[in-house]
Amino acid sequence: MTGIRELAQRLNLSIGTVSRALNGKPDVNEQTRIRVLEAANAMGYVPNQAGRALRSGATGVVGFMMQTGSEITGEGDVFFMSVFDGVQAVFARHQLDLVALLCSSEEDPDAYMQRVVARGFADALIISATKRQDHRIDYLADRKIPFIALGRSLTDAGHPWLDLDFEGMAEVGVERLVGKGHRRIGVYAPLDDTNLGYVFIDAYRNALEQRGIAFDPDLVFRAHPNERGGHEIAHAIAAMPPDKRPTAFILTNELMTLGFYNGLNQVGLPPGRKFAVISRDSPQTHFLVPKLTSFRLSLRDLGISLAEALLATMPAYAAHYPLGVVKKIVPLELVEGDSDMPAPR
Amino acid sequence: MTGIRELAQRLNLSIGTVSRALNGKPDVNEQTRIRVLEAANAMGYVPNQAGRALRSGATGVVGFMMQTGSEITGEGDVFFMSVFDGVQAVFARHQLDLVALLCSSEEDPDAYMQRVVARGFADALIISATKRQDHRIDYLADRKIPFIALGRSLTDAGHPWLDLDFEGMAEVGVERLVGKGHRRIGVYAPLDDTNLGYVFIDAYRNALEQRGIAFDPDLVFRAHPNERGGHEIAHAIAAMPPDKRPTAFILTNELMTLGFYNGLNQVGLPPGRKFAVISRDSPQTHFLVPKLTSFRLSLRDLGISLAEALLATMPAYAAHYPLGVVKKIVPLELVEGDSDMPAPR
DNA sequence: CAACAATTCGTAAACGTTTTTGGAACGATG
DNA sequence: CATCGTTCCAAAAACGTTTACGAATTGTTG
Repeated sequence: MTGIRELAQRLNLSIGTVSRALNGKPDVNEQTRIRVLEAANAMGYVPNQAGRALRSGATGVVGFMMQTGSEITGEGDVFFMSVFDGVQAVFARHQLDLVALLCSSEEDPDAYMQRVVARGFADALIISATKRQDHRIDYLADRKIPFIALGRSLTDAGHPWLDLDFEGMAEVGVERLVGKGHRRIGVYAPLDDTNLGYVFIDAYRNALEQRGIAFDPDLVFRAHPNERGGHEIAHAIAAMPPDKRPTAFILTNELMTLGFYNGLNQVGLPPGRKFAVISRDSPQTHFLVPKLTSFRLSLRDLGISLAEALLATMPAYAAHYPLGVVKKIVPLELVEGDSDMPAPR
Repeated sequence: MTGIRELAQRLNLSIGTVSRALNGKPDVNEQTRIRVLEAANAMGYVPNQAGRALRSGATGVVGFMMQTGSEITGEGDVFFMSVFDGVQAVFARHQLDLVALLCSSEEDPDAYMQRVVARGFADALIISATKRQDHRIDYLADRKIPFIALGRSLTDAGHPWLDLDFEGMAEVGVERLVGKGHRRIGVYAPLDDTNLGYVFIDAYRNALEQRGIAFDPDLVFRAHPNERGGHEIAHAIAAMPPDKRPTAFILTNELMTLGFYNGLNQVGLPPGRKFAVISRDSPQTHFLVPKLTSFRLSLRDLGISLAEALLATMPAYAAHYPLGVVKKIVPLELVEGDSDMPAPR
């Protein structure tokens, strides 16, 4: 709560002068302007959004209007738009609004988050794609900003989080594929240090070793989590010597599946016939042939849980959601398809 | 600018009482509460966001943090996230922030827009997926809210807009396919009254007739603009009697392409071999085999143009962007691939 | 009927900032 | 020396709302 008042006091200036200095108004000595700017920078002062908006009538924000839950319109990311829709279903009960705070690729995400917090943009935040060590968590927890993470992290601030059951996907996937005779099972891992990679790979390794199969790092394929990434993995597999190749693959990302199917067909390893595939379910994978064996969950329900868990940690709403600090792994349901045929003998 | 003051005056009440009535505080007569609620409703009063936030310390907003321009992370819609990144590149020069205002599928989009405008969420708005008749345009223009539309509309309020060159895609696509001997060229159209459908179909029809080919409504395929939609069209084509089928197809949506390729392969009409395809370019179509003949444009540049055109209509920024009211069709570049082979004889 | 509680409402302060107004200090000009 | 113009800054008003407080009215109790 370091306001302009405090800043002015420390500089022995009036708040008016400080404001004008900050806003580049002409009638302020260049000397003092520099003093003000430095002090503001030093104590991390960021003008309060509400005060500024109220007085000046401008918010400094431009909104791009989108519709959530619109998997049929092709507008927006299917995964997030579905989650958003669930979140909003809960928020609507409390006249809360959800907005997507868009961090430019040119701005440092941490700096962006600090700005968002300092400006008082929102009452609470939802973060996703948590890293193994995630300073966003510490930052928000330190400042007592209510937030929830979509994704686990080693960074533990006693904060609420939800995550998909990557252990379950690894365990069930391996169990199922090993049961069908596969011994060389490839998996995907992200290129950066997103935590789900570690969680999933650990569980995968564990599931293998429990069944007496040695972990082979060459069967962990790193790529971007999108269609192109899936396609690249298929080609990477084809580039391996046949006896080194996996005979099956577990993906945890639904976007990759489309590219993966495509790539497998290209390289002569058609899914379900010469190569076994298990992946995440999504409306956009339903048309795949052969039918994808996949892990399904309701993204909308995930959004609902996310919102409720967040509200449970916000004093103003906690009474309605006596959940405590939610740390929950959301299970997925295996949907049997025809993409994971038995291993060739 | 209908404030709580005005409302109180009309009701012969103090603003304090009105505020308490509106916020469901206990110490207000149920009679008067109803009176207040009705009057507020009647004159469309919505509390000012800045005033409320300043006093109460709560914004009523929860932010979901996302990164734009991150086509590599798989987070967010590729199309919009790329556009957003361009928009922000411009906004950053003016300390403007971009947020995505997410309208729930349960809320009426028009009502949502009114709330957003009345609450004073943003200084300006960007709308997309414009309808043939789009009351959002009239609404915003009437209230003198600065905005820009991504997409044309018959509704003309002298407002700025940008749109892709659908006429060009139709014209160049038809020209190219007809030149290769195709006479039955299928096209996609949206299911709702999104304006791009009309623009594109009109141009397509025009291009055909200029070349002495009759327009056949059976060659216009309606579907959702996503992977699944593309897949469905492929199957719809296969379900037609062979002599009624198109031999080529022009898509304007990049998402559909993936499903369309997939579907064509399934139904024995492999693209580039038995069926010609031209579509929009996207990072996620680059791996398609055979290489897609496609229309390319820089989405980031589109975002930059969008932002500049918007700022040109905002008094506070117009000086930097002497563009007037921009109404611009953004051209696309044809990238030759191998997906549009000549027609079979 | 006095005294007290409950209900309902008006008054005014407060939130943090920007912006307007005016004044002090200073130098230049007549 | 008086006048004026400039430059810099302090003081205070204003933005629209919420909320603490107190006052007025009504109902209730002894």
